[in-house]
Amino acid sequence: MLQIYNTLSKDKVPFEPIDAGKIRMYVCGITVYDFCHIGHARVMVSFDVITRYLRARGWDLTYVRNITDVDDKIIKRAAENGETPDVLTGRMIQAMHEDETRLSVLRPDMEPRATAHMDDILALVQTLIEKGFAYAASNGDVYYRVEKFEGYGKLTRQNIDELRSGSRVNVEEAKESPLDFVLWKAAKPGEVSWESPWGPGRPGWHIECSAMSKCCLGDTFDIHGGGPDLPFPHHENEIAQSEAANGVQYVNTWMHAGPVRVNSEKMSKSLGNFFTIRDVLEKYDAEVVRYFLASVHYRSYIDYSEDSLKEARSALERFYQALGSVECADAELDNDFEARFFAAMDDDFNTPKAMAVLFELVSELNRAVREGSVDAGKLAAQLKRLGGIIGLLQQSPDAFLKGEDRAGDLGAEQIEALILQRKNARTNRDFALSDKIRDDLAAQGVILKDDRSGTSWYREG
RNA sequence: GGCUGGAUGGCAGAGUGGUCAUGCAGCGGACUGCAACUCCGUGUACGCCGGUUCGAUUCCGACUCCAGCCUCCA
Repeated sequence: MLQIYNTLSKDKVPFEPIDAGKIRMYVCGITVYDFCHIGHARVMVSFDVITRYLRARGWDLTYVRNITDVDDKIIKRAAENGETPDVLTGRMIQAMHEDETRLSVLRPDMEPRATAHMDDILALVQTLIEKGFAYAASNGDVYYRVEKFEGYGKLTRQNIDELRSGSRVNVEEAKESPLDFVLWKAAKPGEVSWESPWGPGRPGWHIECSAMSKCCLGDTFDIHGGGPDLPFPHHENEIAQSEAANGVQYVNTWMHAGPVRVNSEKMSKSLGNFFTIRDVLEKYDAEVVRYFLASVHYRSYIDYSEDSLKEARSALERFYQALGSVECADAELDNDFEARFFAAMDDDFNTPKAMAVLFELVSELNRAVREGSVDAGKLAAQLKRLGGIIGLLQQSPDAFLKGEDRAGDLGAEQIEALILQRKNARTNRDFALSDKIRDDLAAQGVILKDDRSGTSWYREG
């Protein structure tokens, strides 16, 4: 039985889809005004693992993740760059897709863009006005009337009075209440805009998700996910919009990924201590980054540091050393690794626990190889198959361990030549020369390993 | 201040009312010419104080500290 932690109930609850066998999931995506950072990567990888697992478990999943391609930050950045918003967003969307591909993140089934759903957005705003949950203000904006919506704050347990007293000084006098948020924002001269019954403008941030999820998945769907900073106010506002407009419960299960910290500090735009995915991939193999992100439970905070990436690398080396020691041979095996792996994942996608099972499987595999057991190949196949469920271990061991020849590095051919020289030295029992060759290679990050079949090598992470 | 989490062995990180998480690092041994890989063995870990219990790291209560959201941010 799959159990998922629901932000709404603050509890792990057995998961039951609305339509038997089918799951509809919406995840808040990226505002595309800059390159994606490691925090984005965490959300992408977390929900990719979830996606892969739900499918491996036999559900028919529809995964929707939106792209916010109109917003203040986009307008500002585009102006700074001297380009139009759509040129900027087009470039960033492409970059995002490149990053995802490198991290083995599967593309969602649908990636709706706000600018392509203006009619849906306008219709939703209109409905909210008609139902009395929104009003066109004197400044041309349309606002949501927060205090009119009864369950406001139920996701994050906010109390309206607390919110009111805690709200910052309100500079927008056109609002009836400082808590009200914008649904439609009147355009300033020169800004990109769309026509509407309330004048030219653009959608507020929250309304697009209500409109696009309704369009793609319906009024009520199974899972809604996002990053750690989204429950309030974004998701709270989505609930207010959708439930007021549709008159039914919006989402059954709310899922939120945990935050990324950098060297034990909060990572944020304002602190400027964030790394883009491409920065990180300059230094580390993409699978190492993916492993790192999946090695901690998706709801916990995760600390990004050199050490944690190195440790991820070591762990993967262990997996690939084992996989490289025998040919995979897919066949039935009588062991409980798979059942335990699934049990761990069924427990709110507990990847660290699932990985512990994989490590036990590795030990079993290494023992089998050592003893020359016929099960070795089957265990290797099992390891690769289970790893694949979380999007890991799909490279060839050589590709991972040897890496690509990079400029400045010793090439594979040179390494092979030196290994041959060393072999001759060893045959002549010239261990001084033999060890010098090995040490020289090690100084360049190439580690040699002798076994019965000869000498192989891999690059140190 | 309000709302949420968290505090586990040298580090990372799961979990449980009473026998093992797991990985990295360390130590001892095997393998090796020596290493590497691998295998075997090895660690008085559960913030603090009370309570419940035959027994609590695990349940309950108080406390201390830390983090996230409440403002653009995944």
